[in-house]
Amino acid sequence: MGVSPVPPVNGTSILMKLSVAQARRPESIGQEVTLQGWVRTRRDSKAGFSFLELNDGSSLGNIQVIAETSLPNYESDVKRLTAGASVTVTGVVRESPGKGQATEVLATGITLHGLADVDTYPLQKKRHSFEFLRSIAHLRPRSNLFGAVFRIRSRMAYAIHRFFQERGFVYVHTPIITASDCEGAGEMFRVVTMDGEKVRSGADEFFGKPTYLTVSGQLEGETFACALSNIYTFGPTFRAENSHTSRHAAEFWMIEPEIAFCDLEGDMALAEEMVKHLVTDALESCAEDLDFCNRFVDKGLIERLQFVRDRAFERVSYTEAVALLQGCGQSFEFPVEYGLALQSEHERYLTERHFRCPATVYNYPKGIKPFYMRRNDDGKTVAAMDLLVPGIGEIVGGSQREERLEVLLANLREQGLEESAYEWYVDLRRYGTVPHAGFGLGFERLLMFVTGVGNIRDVIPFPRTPGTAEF
RNA sequence: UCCGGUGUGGCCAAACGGAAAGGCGGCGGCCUGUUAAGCCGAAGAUUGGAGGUUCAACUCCUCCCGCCGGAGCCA
Repeated sequence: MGVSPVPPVNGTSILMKLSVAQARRPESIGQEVTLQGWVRTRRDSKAGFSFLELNDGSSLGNIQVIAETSLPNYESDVKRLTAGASVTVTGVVRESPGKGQATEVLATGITLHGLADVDTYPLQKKRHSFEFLRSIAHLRPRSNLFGAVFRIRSRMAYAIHRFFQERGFVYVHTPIITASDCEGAGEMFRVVTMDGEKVRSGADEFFGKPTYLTVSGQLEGETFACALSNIYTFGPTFRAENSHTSRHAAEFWMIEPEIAFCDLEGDMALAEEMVKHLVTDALESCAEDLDFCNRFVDKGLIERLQFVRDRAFERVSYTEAVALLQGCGQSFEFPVEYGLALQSEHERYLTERHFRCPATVYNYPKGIKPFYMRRNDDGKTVAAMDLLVPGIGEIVGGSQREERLEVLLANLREQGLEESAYEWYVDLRRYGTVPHAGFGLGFERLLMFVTGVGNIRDVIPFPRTPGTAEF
């Protein structure tokens, strides 16, 4: 909670600059300060002053500023302040005689930086719909909800790094442009160069061969795990899938840890520990923002997060899950049968109705999983796992990787994949192979789970979805 | 890509085919250590676009566009 190193933009003052969050704390009472931010509302009192609510994004709560009519620019500037206007306020933090806030600032000076025309500024002093705010994505972080969501997003990113760094994981930057089509994990975006309006491809390829935006850093991540032992990636991922749902975006962020000398058991334990860690951190570090989400987005949010923090996650094998779904008496649109993938409705039943808590499903039939997953001794299943959470569905997908050279090569052939394209990947099995495992966590899905926000477009600053790449 | 829904003043939202409610915001006034303040008042809409049916279309039909939800796929 240090002092900002940036001097306040105010030629008349060298006073200590505080964030609004700092100024709201009782410890700040008595300090002469400078505050800078955007006005949320102004209320005029006939008692000779106006109330300003100032917010700078440092917290959900605003600081109440008392602007007396005796200020030299009261009529010229203060009276024109409306929602969205930017100001520098100098003054003294004091105990607030009113209800609703511990502190307030009695202004000794207010500098107006920019007005926001009430006829055109779209944010009003009222609730707005998600859809409308999405259409003004450049201004929506100024709203209470999106301020809260993006503070939580920042904190969760930090918590993820901390979680791994504290456990000795090395952060690896895997390529965003890649030539490997990663076993067809969804449609990919091609990367091409332009010669004027003409796309250069084929023999003219910049990289000498077709390239794509990454759909996963996993294969590259494995190479680093087989050298630095425990690694993780955290970066953008791209899918050109033409899907219109609340859970899909064309550009999203993914966390992919990879652990050497680890089996599926250890992989599941790490995934569960991480989810718990993040939820716990959110409850501790983002209490005010979560409380807001709990009141305006999802009434059961905090209770659910506390539940996730405090209770053990369930685990079932795919085989058990199928039996459980077949015997539950519930009718599903899609069939439940050994060998078929679990549908969204099945996953939701398991986590929302049956277990009523996060659940990990493991050991899936090999036929529905990619070539790199480790074949189990039963010959039928692979060491794969999905961590399901209520309301979202799959939030983590992972597996133990096939470390046996001959089995991996057989898998490649079985799935009709070009062996030569995976030479470097196969090399890991040729030279000092080790059992290893990892998983992918969708960052936005985690944020949806933590904030209760129901649409992925509302937890990413500028969402990219089919047909939309505004801002 | 498929299925379903939806598009009404700045925002939200009513209107069985028969004169386009209401709320919020903004504006003006009153009141007020207020706090999404309270009270009063006035203003603001050729109902997404193009056709069509009808004496009459927000309402029914066709096409287009946007948005939302779901499915598939996945994170």
